[in-house]
Formats: sequence, C-alpha cells, structure tokens
Amino acid sequence: MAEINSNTEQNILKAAKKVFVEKGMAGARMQEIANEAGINKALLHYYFRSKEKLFEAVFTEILSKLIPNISELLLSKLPLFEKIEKFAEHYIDTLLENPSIPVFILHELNRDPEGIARKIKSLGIQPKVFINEVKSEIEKGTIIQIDPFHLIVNLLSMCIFPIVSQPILRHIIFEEKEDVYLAFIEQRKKEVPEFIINAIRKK
Amino acid sequence: MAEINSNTEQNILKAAKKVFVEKGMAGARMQEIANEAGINKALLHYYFRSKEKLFEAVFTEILSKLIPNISELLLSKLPLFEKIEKFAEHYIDTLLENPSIPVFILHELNRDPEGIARKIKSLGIQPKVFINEVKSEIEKGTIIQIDPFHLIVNLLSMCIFPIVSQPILRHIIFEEKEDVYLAFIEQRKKEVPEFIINAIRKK
DNA sequence: GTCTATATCGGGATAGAC
DNA sequence: GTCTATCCCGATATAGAC
Repeated sequence: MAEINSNTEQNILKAAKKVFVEKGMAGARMQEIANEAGINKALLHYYFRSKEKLFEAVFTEILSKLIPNISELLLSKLPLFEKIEKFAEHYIDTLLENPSIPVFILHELNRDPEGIARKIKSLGIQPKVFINEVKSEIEKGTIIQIDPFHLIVNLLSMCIFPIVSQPILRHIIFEEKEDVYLAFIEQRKKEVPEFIINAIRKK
Repeated sequence: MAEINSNTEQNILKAAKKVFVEKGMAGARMQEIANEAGINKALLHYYFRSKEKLFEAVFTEILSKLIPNISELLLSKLPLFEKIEKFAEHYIDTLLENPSIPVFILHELNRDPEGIARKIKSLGIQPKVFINEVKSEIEKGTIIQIDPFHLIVNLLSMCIFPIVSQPILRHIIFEEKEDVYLAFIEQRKKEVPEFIINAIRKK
C-alpha cells in the first residue's frame, strides 16, 4: 500500500490537469499535454490507455481535492458567524489558486450530465450539519427566518462567481488592471461575510 | 435596409446556437449543426465560410441580446430597492430560458480571453448611473456604507450562479427532483432582493 | 519505460452537378 | 440555393525498435 506513483505518471496528470482545465475535454490536445509534460504522445497512451481515461483520472482527482475542502469547513465546530467568515476566506483563497476550475467543471457537466454528476455525488457531501446549525440559530432568535439552502447558495455564489467571471469583470469593470481586480477580490474575503451577517443577524 | 435574412440562414443560426452553447466551440460538430437545422454540411459553409465565422455570428448574437437586457434595467428610473427587486426577477427569468449560456460564455472566455473580451467590451456597458445612485443613497443615509461594485457583483452572483450550477445543485441538494429545484429558483426571485436589502438597509 | 514511425479515422472544407 | 462526393489535415491511437 501507499505505493508511490511513478514520477512520469504524476507529471502527466499535472500537465493534463492544466490543459484540460484550460481547454476542456474537447478542446484539449494530447500533443499539448505531452509537450507540457515534457514527454512523448505515445507515453500518454502507455500510462492511460486513452484520452477519455486520462480525462477521467484528472477530473476525479480535481473533484476529490475540491469537495472535501468544502465539507470540512461546513462541518467544523465553529459558531455559525465564524464559520461563514472562515469559509469565505479559505474558499476564495482556494479558488484564486485555480480560478478556471469551477467553469471547467460546469462546462463538462453540460457535456455529460449523467456521468459527471454521478462522480460528484459519489463523493458524498453532507450539508445536514450546517443546515441544522442554521435552524438552531433561528430558534435561538440570533438570526432571521431564512431557508438554510438559500443561505448556503448565497454564500457559495458570492464566493465563486466573482472568481469565475474574472475575465469579464477585469475587462468591463476594472479596465484590465489586474492588481485592482485582485485587490477587489481580496476585499471580498471580509466583505462577503459582513454582507451575509448583516442580512441575517437579528437586530 | 431592414433586409429580411433568409429563412435558411436563421435556421442555421438557431441550430448553431443550440449546439455551440451545449458543446462549446471545440466540442461542436458541423455535422450536428447541419442535422439540427435539417440541412447539409456544405450549406453551412455556403452561408458562413467556416466554423469559426459561424461561431462568431452566434456568439455576437447571444451577447447583443443578453447585455442590453442587463444595462436597461440598471439604467431605469426606478428607486434603488425596486430596481434590485425587478432586476432579480427579470434576470432570473431570462437565465431560466437559457441556463447554459453563462457557462458557455465563461468557458469560451477562457479559451480566447483577448478576442471574446473585446467583443463584450464593444457592447458598452455603463455601470456609472447605478453606481452614482448607490452613492447617493449612502449619502442620504438610507443604506449602509458599501462599495457599489461589491453590491453589483453580489447581486449578479446570487442571480446567475444558482442557475449555472443547476446540474450540481439538482444532484447534490435536490436529489434529481426537477420540480423542487425549480421551486427553489422561483423563490429566489423574492429571496435574493430581500436578502440584499436586509444587508444594506440602514435600520 | 520511452522513443519514432505509422495506421486510422473523424471532421472541416471544397468541387461540381443540379 | 442545395445537394453528393471528395479532399485533406489534424488528432487519437497503435506497432515496434531501443
């Protein structure tokens, strides 16, 4: 067990991840992945029989790193407001490292709703704990009546969407100024939780 | 002027739109577009010289219908809170008709940031009016201090993201129940403005 | 395990008849 | 304007030497 996967295999996966995420399954070229990995096309097929198989491997790896990240924070023992603060901060950071991943996932989901969705589901996300926590805060009267699902979706939306629409925001609003855009996203780590807590806190 | 474009040309555009939005530029097949339009591959090239040109036509059409829709509402004369309410309602409706379009745009933007972004910019979005309106409400003391950009981005995020992540939400949260998901989105037309106004109204 | 060379096929594009 | 037939390139995949 704990067998160390060969260096080449890891190189390939890393290169494939980059190219697939950028270009999508259909737009990616095996040649480009080979170049990126500094090896030969034939070797790709030696390690992963086909493009399809290589894609599966990449996609599964991406999901299995991303999803637990979400779950972990939602399940942690922090009080609700702090949880929201920590979540926004960590999640925006994670997304900044791989800003193209959400669009990649959503795009591929469009292509193959069946297969991909099954993969996601098999990772077993558990929103129950968080939902109960929200309900209990409502009963305690610390926050207003709100459907926990809307709260989660609002939180996720405000964290994820500004990152995935980076190209549009950069061009339309920030006129190409990369640093201004990044400062804006940086602010959002505080701004989003504040906004949410303002919206739900009972005064 | 006001020349009526041939029926065939319109059929092609409609078919191409469907296939391109679903599969993306790279994943789309000219054959599939031809089938969808009930015509022959060669005819596609007769009307639009190449796949690239056809794609351009489709993309431009999509943008020119979507963007003015946004601008119009943001520029209207309604008071701020009503504007937010109307915007959420109309925008969510628009998205429900074409839920795949935002991801399509974002995906293609990843592929060709230069070209696509130029197209978007050339449509001339004007957020100035809305921004000034927010600033004036802050001065009047009706809403809290908030950067208008964050407000716009929050509003757009909460409208757009839940629709584009429909496949994920449906599978993870709503366990395939299409109608439950749709009811949820329907609620959001009221929920989102309420949430936002709660967050910014001075009490 | 890694390479070069090649088979095979799918898909965009064109030619030319009607 | 619309079709059938065909060209031709690019991309996946395989064979086989090292």
